[in-house]
Amino acid sequence: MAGRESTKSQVTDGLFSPVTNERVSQHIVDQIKSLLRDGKLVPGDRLPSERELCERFGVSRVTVREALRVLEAGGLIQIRVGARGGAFFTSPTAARLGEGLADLLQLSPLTAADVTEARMVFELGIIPYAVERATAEDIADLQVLVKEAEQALKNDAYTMDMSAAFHTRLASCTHNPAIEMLVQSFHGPLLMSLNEARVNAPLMGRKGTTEHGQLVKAIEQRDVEAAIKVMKTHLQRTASRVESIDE
Amino acid sequence: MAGRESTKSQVTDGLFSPVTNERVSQHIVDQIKSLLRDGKLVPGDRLPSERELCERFGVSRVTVREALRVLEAGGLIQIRVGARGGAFFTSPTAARLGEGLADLLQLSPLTAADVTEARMVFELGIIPYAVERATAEDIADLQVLVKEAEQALKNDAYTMDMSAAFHTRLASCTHNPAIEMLVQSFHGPLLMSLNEARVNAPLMGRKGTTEHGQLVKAIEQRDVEAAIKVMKTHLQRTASRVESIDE
DNA sequence: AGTGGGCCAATGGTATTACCTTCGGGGATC
DNA sequence: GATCCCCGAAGGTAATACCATTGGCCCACT
Repeated sequence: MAGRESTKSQVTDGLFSPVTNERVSQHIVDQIKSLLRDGKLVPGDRLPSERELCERFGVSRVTVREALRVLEAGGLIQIRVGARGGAFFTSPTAARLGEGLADLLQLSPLTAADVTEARMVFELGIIPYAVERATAEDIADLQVLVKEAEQALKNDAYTMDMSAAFHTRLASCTHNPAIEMLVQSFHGPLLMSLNEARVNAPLMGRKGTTEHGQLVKAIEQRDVEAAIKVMKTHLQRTASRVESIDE
Repeated sequence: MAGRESTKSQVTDGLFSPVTNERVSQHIVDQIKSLLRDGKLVPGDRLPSERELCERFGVSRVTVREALRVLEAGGLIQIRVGARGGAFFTSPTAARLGEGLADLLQLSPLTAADVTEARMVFELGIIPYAVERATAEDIADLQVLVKEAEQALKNDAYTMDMSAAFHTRLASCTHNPAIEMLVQSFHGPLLMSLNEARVNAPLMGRKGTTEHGQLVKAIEQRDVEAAIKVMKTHLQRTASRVESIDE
């Protein structure tokens, strides 16, 4: 749209604003978004019905529906059908975020090596916090996860999910929701689809699980150095494996 | 259309799977998404017109449009109107990602302190990579940014944007697009709206800019230790400031 | 009187149709 | 030959109708 007025750069140049070309549905999206931002509505609240929104905004139902689709795709609302249905504000989840992240990352010019490196930075960086803040419950949970992984290994039922679950739980030991969300976003869909599809490691499980166990032990003893060391070798093996199939 | 003939689903009760409740538009979204994932279509390609898609999918135009809205909201396509208009695949940008991230983070129960801590983990973690890989051009660019910031300080025109630009450029010194995208996502919208709105630091600029300069120098000399130290104090000041207004 | 089944209204989902706006290109006009 | 206008393609919006889902209410039957 910026290009349009350059063709007719006449006397009016600079006098008029480019007369908003924005879509009507986008206006609605913006309005509702700002409602959320300003806390006028809290998670769980219900928006008026589509038909009522039509009247309020003075637009057709199609337009309202398009706005709702955008909001829904952004994970800001959840739509339920039926008698007590409607659009409900939903507190955003890391899973939502991860989904969008996965789509974008899959299509962007990122190599598996790039992603692994970024992951390494982050997961190594959080170790000190995790070690410092892990509660007894956190540690117990981690131990359970390791145990389960060992069981699964014996039964040949080990999956990447189990590794992801461990790393995610580890992140939650920082007791920082922002960190949790990021790690979850990384691990959930992204590495799942990006790695699993291409590598599907055969002998990843055993060594990885062993290292997970060592890591838990280090955390239990509040030994930052050891924890970092274990995590580093753990991630580095993933990195080198990824690198070998780099495109 | 799928729903209409379900009026006669009587005797078959229980024999069939729970008949997918999925929205028709969602099916279309999935189909197009998988086209992208499989590389059947590359960025820049144009989808058939809405009316043509209606025929192909055997649905109404409204449905197609809803699907396109979702894809557009996800940053996967861009829609242009007019004669040679239509839906074009677009390679996703970090800005897009950041936008979605910002929306979600703003509404999630994250405190500014949480976010700052996460940022600290990441931005500290990338220092070694940045120091190791920064090219002469990278360093020159950083120096320019510092110079500009100093100028702006004199003219009282210093904004948070300039700080963000520096940190983003610094991240690009890692020459890892994944890291770039993440830092950008953090800095762009999130901290902008989350911090700027609430703190709007008055004297942030001077010390910050000085530290930026020191950081560039450390990178120039490939001194990881020094760089980390500078960055740590730099971020820590932000952190303590944020903490004081913590909710 | 209590309980269960059927009807109804509210609400989202989809289809159809019509019209407007935007924009590019080609043909008519000067 | 240059300019201008009109047409067609494509998205944007509106209006309407109908289907599907769901929860509650009411009535009938026990």
